[in-house]
Amino acid sequence: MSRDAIDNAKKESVRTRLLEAALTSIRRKGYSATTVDELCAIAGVTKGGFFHHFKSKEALGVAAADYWSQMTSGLFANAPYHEPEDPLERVLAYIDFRSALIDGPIEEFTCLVGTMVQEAYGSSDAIRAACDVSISGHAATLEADVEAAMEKYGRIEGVTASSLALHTQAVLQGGFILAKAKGGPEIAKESAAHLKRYITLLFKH
Amino acid sequence: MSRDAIDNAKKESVRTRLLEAALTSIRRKGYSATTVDELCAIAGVTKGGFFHHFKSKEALGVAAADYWSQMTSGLFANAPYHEPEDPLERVLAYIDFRSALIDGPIEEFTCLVGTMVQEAYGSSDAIRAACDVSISGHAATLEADVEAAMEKYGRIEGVTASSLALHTQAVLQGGFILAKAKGGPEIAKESAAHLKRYITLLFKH
DNA sequence: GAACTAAAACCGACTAGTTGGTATGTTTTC
DNA sequence: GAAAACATACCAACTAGTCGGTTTTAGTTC
Repeated sequence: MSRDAIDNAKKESVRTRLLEAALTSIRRKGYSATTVDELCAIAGVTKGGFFHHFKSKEALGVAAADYWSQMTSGLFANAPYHEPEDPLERVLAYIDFRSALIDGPIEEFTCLVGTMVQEAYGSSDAIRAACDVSISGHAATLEADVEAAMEKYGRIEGVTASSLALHTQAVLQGGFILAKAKGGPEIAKESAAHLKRYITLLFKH
Repeated sequence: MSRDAIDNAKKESVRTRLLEAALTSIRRKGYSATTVDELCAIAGVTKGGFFHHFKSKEALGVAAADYWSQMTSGLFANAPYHEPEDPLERVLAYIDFRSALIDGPIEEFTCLVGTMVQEAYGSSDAIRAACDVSISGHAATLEADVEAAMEKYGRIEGVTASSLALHTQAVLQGGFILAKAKGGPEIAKESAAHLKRYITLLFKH
């Protein structure tokens, strides 16, 4: 067994294991209810190990948001919704893609940063900012397609590409909340369908 | 000074004071980060008083959701958006009304139950259910107007009054999350504007 | 390539303060 | 006078964070 193979098998570094544990736990119970001890237990590390990698729980929160951004941006960059030639089609395909992801247990399709910012916006500006970067950064990747669609199909009064891109994120985030309240993904998918219908109607003018 | 006057002045009952404190604190810091001690301090009660009224912190969470439902249903029942004769106008006026409420400090316009269910859905089914009742119950008050509008202007394929009413809540809740991330109400208002545009377009067919 | 070294990674016991909750009062109200 | 409404004192468990120590790792020298 080569060195690299050992590294890959065993050494998904402690830091990464802690971040993965954070994603799971925060998505399930929120940031405040997630304890450092618990993350250590899940990751199989001790307190010393934790605070070697993160200077505080807040720092972990920020790192988790960054890690989340990294993971999701990879997922979306490689997703097939970029294929259509037509920019409007790409935007609609994006929504379909997001809708397809909404399935299974709630903690597996909901958004880490949406969950975290809800609790932390007032207590930690560092976490709030990291969550904002994650959400707004992702919205920005969609904005180009929206802009191109508006260029091609005509602009709508009072609608900017930026605001529409952010609106998609609002609808998705809101869908997650309703899904949590109702205990299932259906309602979030329906909201995504409304969003798709909105954008379709918007450009059919 | 009459008995009632004394009651009103001094005795906004301990229970109510605790619930008010819960609304404030949970909206600002979330459910988990809100401590019983803190609520006691704000309400000017001791621990004994708290646990006399609520058998646990979880019970307070449920009671807070119920109290929130009561407060908001009063607010909306007396709101002026019911005035228009036309049901579609009423729905649009509802959105305008909601949009007008989105202003000032974030913790003053965001939704208690949306915040709370985000953290508690996995840990407390009682809280989750209470939040669901609050959100779905409020959506139901809008559903009648949506239904009437569909009756009047024609139904849209794949759109039910119930799903559209819930979608409005999703958009608003999502707007709150983005507002928290960005640190201001603007984005939530913009999302509400998109929602209004959607419903307008939807019925113009 | 064995021996040495220094830093980074990690451990585990500890602490000071906080947590939700309780048991036993005392006061107020009807 | 008894029940409801509070207060007081307390607790065991848990909280984030610290600190001195041990192990791993990577680079350097001989």
